[in-house]
Amino acid sequence: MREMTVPESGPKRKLFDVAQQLLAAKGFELVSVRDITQAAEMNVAAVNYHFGSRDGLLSLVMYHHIMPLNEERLARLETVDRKGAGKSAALEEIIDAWVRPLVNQARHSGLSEQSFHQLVGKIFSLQNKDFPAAIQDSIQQVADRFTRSLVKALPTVVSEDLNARFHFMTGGLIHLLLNPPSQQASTIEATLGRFIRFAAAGLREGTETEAPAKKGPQATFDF
Amino acid sequence: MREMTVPESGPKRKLFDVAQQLLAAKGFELVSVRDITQAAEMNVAAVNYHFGSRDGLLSLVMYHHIMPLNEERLARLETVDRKGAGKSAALEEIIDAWVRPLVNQARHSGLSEQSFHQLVGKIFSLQNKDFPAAIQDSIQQVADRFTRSLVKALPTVVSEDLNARFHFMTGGLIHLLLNPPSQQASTIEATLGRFIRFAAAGLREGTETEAPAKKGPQATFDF
DNA sequence: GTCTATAAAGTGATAGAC
DNA sequence: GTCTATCACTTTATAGAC
Repeated sequence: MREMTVPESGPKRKLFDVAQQLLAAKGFELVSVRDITQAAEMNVAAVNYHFGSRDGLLSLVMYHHIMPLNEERLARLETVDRKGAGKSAALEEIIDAWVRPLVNQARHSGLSEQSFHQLVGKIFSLQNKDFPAAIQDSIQQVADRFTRSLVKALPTVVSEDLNARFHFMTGGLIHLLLNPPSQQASTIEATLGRFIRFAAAGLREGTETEAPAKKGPQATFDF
Repeated sequence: MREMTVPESGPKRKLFDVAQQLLAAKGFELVSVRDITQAAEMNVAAVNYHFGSRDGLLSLVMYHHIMPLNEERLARLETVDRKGAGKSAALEEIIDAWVRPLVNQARHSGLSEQSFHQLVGKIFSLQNKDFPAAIQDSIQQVADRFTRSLVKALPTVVSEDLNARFHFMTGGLIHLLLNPPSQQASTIEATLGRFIRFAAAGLREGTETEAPAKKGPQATFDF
């Protein structure tokens, strides 16, 4: 495996930045080496010189965004779980730990929020999932970790249901990344709140009859 | 616009059938004219002779599956709405009218259920949504029609919330088509039921405190 | 209808000069 | 590090023979 970092500046960085933009806009299948080098006003051979191959550059772009995103997701979940102490964490807070890094990492990405979401959405919905095993593994690990917390938060939901519901939630989120509401129609924060409420209700389905949703403990959650 | 039908048999049909299979498996960006003609054991020029161009064939594949799907969705919604008479239709039945045609049309498609779902999922998540205006319009029309029924079924949910929730539901469904649970893990019918319950709970969120979900009327719904 | 041959453009990658 | 030139393919599409 090659270097998994990108310099802060210089020609390699420029290629990388231009590549991200194009990938976010057109998708991984539709961006050629020439598209990238032309947009960067650099030589055709530059991609192969700096990244070994087209695939090397594309993998690096994925790695660069997905790994920090996954780390923040795990870190936030850790915090939420610790706060819940013995009791299971509040469902809304688990979902928040799942979605908020998508907003937070956008700010650290150097890309516009729009572009970052497009890019991440395209990565997560890649058709032929032949991306690097390291990324695949990391994604799986995060999903497993969240599934475990959800099981604790929703002990009465049988695992087949819970897995399916987590799946539905994930799909809704990817679709949201790829097809965001127009910015003037809705703030990101409002959309996030709507998503969390929607997903929480879906995940919780069927558990409220015996113990109706208590407003008390959940009131500490700020939306 | 060209003919929007395909003969029951013959070389044109063979090309069409092979094309659907490849498109379902690899996606629209990654299937070439040569892929198709080679798999069909026909000449390279056959696609252009029978369908005018690669794009003509691809558009026809979309048209062939999306239009009947949309029609069945509208027809089922009509039935549900009529049954509801003056009252608004049951939420679960509206969602059922939205998702069940995906199972039903699979049987009429000539494709395996798997392939049909892959194909439709890929069509609905096409990156550069440059597909024919007729299809785009039809999809929009169906979405609008369902939105109207949902508004009637959930009068207390403000429209920004409802639109967002419908969006989330759509995303979850597309993701489900593209990433189906393994067939031995779960029957289609069970997955459908799970999806409907998840989506209904999400759409209904916040409406249950004053008027707790009545089991009576919903009990007529069969899952 | 079916085929060959070919056009015209695009693809990723690399050798080798500077 | 940067560039040109080029290789070896692949792409869609079409003209024209059969």
